[in-house]
Amino acid sequence: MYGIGLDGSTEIWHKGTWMNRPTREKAKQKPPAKRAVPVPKKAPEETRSRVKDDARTLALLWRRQERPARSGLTLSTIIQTAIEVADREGLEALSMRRLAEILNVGTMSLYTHVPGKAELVDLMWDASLDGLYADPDEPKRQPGYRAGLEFVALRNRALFEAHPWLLDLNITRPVIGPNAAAKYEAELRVLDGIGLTDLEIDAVASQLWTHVFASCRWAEEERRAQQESGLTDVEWWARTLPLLESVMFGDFPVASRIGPKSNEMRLPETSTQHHFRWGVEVVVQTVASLVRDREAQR
Amino acid sequence: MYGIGLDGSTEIWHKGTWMNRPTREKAKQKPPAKRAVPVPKKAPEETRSRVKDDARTLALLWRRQERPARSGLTLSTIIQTAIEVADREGLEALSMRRLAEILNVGTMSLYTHVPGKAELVDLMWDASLDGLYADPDEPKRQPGYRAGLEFVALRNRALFEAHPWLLDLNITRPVIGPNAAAKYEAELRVLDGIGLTDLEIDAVASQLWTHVFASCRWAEEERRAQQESGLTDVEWWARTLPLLESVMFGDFPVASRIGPKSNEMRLPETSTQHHFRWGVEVVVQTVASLVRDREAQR
DNA sequence: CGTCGTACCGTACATTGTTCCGTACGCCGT
DNA sequence: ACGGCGTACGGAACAATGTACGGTACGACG
Repeated sequence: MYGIGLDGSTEIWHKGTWMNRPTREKAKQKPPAKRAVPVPKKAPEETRSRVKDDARTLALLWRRQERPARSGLTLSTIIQTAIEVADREGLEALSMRRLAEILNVGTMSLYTHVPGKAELVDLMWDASLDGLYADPDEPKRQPGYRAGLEFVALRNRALFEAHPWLLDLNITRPVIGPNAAAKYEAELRVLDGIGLTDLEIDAVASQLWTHVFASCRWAEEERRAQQESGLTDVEWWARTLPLLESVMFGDFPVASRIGPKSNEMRLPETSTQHHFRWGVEVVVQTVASLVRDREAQR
Repeated sequence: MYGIGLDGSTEIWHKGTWMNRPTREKAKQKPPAKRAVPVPKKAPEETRSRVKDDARTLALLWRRQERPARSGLTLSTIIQTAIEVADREGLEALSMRRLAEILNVGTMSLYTHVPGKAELVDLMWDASLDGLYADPDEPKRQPGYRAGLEFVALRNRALFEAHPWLLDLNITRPVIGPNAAAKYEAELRVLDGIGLTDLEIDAVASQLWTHVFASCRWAEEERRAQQESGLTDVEWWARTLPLLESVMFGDFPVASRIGPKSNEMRLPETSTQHHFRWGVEVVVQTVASLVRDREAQR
């Protein structure tokens, strides 16, 4: 079953080999072998979208170690390179062809190592979490759950800033890899043993995640819009508002009072920074009130 | 400038015309006109991704009324049909070709009415909000801000249940259309005048939105996974857990205690229902505590 | 030194959004 | 009634995508 439980061989690959491989430019100029018989067309009904194979992905996620294959390809290097591309140019710039080109490999060679693009992204998600926390107790070591939660929030924000493409992922029920598991464990431990029920722990953790995700996504959206239009948020509103008013019918008194105001600069914090801190504070307060209730009950 | 401020003509189109149009089946069999000269290839550098034109979209969003064009096409019918397809088969099943086919029109005819697919989706977003609230005061009419916020949350959830594709949208800074503006206004009014600052109103409203979105997205993800695999969440875990344990290394005591438990059924509520109510409650409590603080200050 | 598994990868294909441009419909002025 | 013209329509082509198929050749092992 998909090679779960790899043999765990400790053999070390002899370094240097793949660096001597000829560049793929030449291989491309090789005269192509003609196909003798034209391939019959497949009924389009059969081309239904491939379904992700969680079991296979699971095996790849928890792979123990690997030895480069003929071309020097490694699942890890594929994933790392993919992450680099996504970091640099965004998720939509990451195509299998482009990735293969960078790795100096034929496009279809990737498919020997990865079932498909969707699975590759799953693997990228888990890989991007590598080293998020030094150990599963790092957040818990902060003085008190408030500091712990703030620590978690900040680390997650840093994660999104390092890998903005994560915000395009809509991570909800991901396949669980080693790093995701470690992250989850570390973040739950902050809340463990302070008087919350298990269900409450889960709810608080997921709420914190949701908030940080939304907040960072908002910030990233703003960053992209700014880069695209060359306008800051405030400038954009200044330009759009007259346009909007010229076209709008109906009255929106409250919205037009609050909308622009919420987008003004709140020195020394920007709007997004404020939003981030506000949500974290709400989570902290929620926990505080839960803890208080428990203590009063005793 | 893009026809902002339409003339507002009241002329009514003579009904019946477009219904007599021949079906496009025939038109397709018409012998194609050969292109005289082969089109020279364009440099791929020039094929940069089209950037959304907000001003144009704004004009389309706030269009006042419209008269069907030659083929009977109307921006509104395009949008409505697109929404129907997305409701029925999901956003990824919605392609310009498919949409045109359903509308019995050539694919490119759509581009006379809509700048591109991205803008169409923007228009769909706003159109889907039509009638979300009977009027901008409907939420505020509920007895108290708690009931008001719960009302808003439930309406938003109903929205996502009617149009699950909205959950794939990652709506952050959308172009503001009439229905989105009305929604925003109605939801802000619930919080207006109960003692919160404008910044707090905005923060609370956006937090409620974020939560409902995340919660509904979670539920939808689960629904899709279930439909795809034929397994309920509980069954999926029952099948995956042994697989996971067989492959996992390292210890995750807290996660393995809480993870599966959070996914067990909490009768009579399902896990997602519980999560939804929990987050709404947090928002309500936050507002309550803010209001209390204000009253104590006075 | 053969042989066989498998990594590699060229080719092809379906499908996507969109550009380009020719066509023809139908409103408006004469 | 008619002619002109703006504009809605839409066919063909294109670049780009993920990936199915199947041929090739590398290299480990007998």
